[in-house]
Amino acid sequence: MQRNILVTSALPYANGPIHLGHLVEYIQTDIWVRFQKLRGNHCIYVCADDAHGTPIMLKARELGITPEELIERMGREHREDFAAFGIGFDNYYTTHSPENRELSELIYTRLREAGHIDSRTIKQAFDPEQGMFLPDRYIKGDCPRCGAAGQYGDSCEVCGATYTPTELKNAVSVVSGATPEERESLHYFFRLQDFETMLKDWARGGHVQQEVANKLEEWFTEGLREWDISRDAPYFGFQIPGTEDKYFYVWLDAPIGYMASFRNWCDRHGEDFDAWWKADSDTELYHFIGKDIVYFHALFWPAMLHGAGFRKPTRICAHGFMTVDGAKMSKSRGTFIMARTYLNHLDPEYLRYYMAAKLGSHVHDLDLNLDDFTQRVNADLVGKLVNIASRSSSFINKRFDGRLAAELPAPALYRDFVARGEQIAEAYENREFSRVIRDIMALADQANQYFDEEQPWVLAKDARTLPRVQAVCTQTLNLFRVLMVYLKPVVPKIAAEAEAFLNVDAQDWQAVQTPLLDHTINRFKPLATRVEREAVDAMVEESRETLAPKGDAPAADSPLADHPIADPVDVDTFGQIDLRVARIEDAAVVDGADKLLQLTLDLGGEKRNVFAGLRAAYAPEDLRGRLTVVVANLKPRKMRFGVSEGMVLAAGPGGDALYILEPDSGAMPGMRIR
RNA sequence: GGCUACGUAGCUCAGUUGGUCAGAGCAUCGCACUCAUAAUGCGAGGGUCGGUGGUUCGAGUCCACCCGUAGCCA
Repeated sequence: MQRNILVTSALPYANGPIHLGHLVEYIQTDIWVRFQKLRGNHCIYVCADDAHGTPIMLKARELGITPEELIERMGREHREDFAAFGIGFDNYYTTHSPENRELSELIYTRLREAGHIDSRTIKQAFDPEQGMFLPDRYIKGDCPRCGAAGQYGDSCEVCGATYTPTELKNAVSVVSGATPEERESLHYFFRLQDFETMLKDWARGGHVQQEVANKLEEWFTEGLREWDISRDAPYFGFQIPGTEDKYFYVWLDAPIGYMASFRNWCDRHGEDFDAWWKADSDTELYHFIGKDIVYFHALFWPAMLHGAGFRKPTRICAHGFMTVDGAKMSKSRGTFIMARTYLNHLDPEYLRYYMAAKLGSHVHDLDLNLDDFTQRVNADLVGKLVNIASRSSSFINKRFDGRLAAELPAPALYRDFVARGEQIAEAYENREFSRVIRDIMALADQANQYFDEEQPWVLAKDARTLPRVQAVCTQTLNLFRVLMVYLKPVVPKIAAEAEAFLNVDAQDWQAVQTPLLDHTINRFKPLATRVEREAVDAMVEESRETLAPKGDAPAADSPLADHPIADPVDVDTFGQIDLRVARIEDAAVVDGADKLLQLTLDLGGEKRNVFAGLRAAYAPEDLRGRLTVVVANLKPRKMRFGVSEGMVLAAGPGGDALYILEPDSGAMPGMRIR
């Protein structure tokens, strides 16, 4: 039976570009959506730019344009980035839309009429110069508890204290620098506590992951409180009906933006919006979100929907954040990588594959390990998978004019591959993508094993066994075809190229039931090329450059420009490196190596053989007899010319611009340097 | 500070309800092969499953505490 599934990803905020952290969510969602479509379900994927709020208003002001111009510009960039990564939205809209205004007013009005909206006067910080109320994050001052300077209006990053902005000492407005005043203002509140019973039932009903449910229980225990949903003018957003100068808080109309984007799609495709959103709808609604916005999606959102007479989400799928090389993304390390920067250096399908290989259904963070990324993509995608087609198609193309045999020599093996599809589909459905990848790669291993056992390259040497070659390669290419169908949600572009190579129409999940026989394929072109580590490094380098702080950037000709000071290490870490004074007893050129010199070092009794890349900078006779500094406990490294048992320290960019270190007179070979 | 997760081979990760669960891939080393984008196949080494106690006939698997990491605290 065909399922009707509406899927959303969280709305990216329209004040900055998409980065790799965002993409964890969109790639994850897109894979799931593509899988559902491949299985024949009626699945619609919508999203939008989150366009309202104080930051948008201020950013537009800073750029000297209107908020509308800003969100138009950002929206266009976001669409381009998402498209480049193959994110197949059915509709990508904006929360600043007539549909969203209408739905926000409708939901608000229904909630108010049902008695779920309160209003009362609150005190809030006000910027007299700008004539605006200030969100907590727009006030800075000294922490009232520990006195740390430059802390935000809600909490101290130094001592962890939480407080109200009025408690802050020496407070200033971040917008104007003026001293904030305290003023009163009428605010509107959504009575979340009215929905406690409903929310508890819902949260315990399997609509969220276990760890999210735990978190919700904690919040239930603390007690649900009303939620301030209004903001004062000036504010970029929707005016609250029945008020003169009050606006909906951006977080009220943001999730409604899911509905609005879908409404916009329905209107253009003749779909019945109400059938999907009425309280007793039998369609499914999936929200993919980051773990930081669980509160909004698992409490406010179902409560708002319920209170306004709409259906609630089928499932909230929360995911963790992305780290790079085990640490939070960092601008100084060059690991705060924008989508655009990634695209300048690497194929987006690789990131899709890598993320899929590490994504599960839990809320865990996902680490982008750059070495692992390079190796994984090369080993799995290129070495294992694409290689299956490459090695088998060469025979079919050269010997059989691209023609596949009329039957499979190992039908049982093929049936086995098809049968494994159900297990893979189940993993996809449960969003266990890492399991999907593991299973597919295990099958890829089997395909390579089959090919190796059959040894078609041997059979091809004898005319009598030549037909067997065609049969074996037909079998192998059919196994490859099955794998590409299974992998299609993850790497749609490679899958499409594989379909072109196999000379078939777009395959759905069912297509694998029938093998491809007595059929002519096209000439094989590389479907994926290896990742060069240099490209990864260049991407990191570009991320570092574009985001280096402008004010204290080192002069362009300073070595710091190319190699910024590394992250701090503690003294213990430094202590692990054993630096010693060494005498260069002998130095010699190495045959066959144009960069290396072979040095014989005396470390005060112990002799070391070291290869150093100094040939362009020093002649051997310049070095003999001199003292220098060597890393004495570096693990010996086997090189083509012998084993290198240490590293001589030198400064400079390389080539002939290298300068070895030399201790002051008095130092003796073997002395420890610290 | 409170809470929620996580901490398993060099790296990235699997390990359902406690009993062949000490695993996979990559990396490393050896052998084979040469059809293939130096890709593939076979084999080997490598972990006291963060630490310390406890429950149990038996614990990565349950409990307590500690250490470390990430996040949330509306």
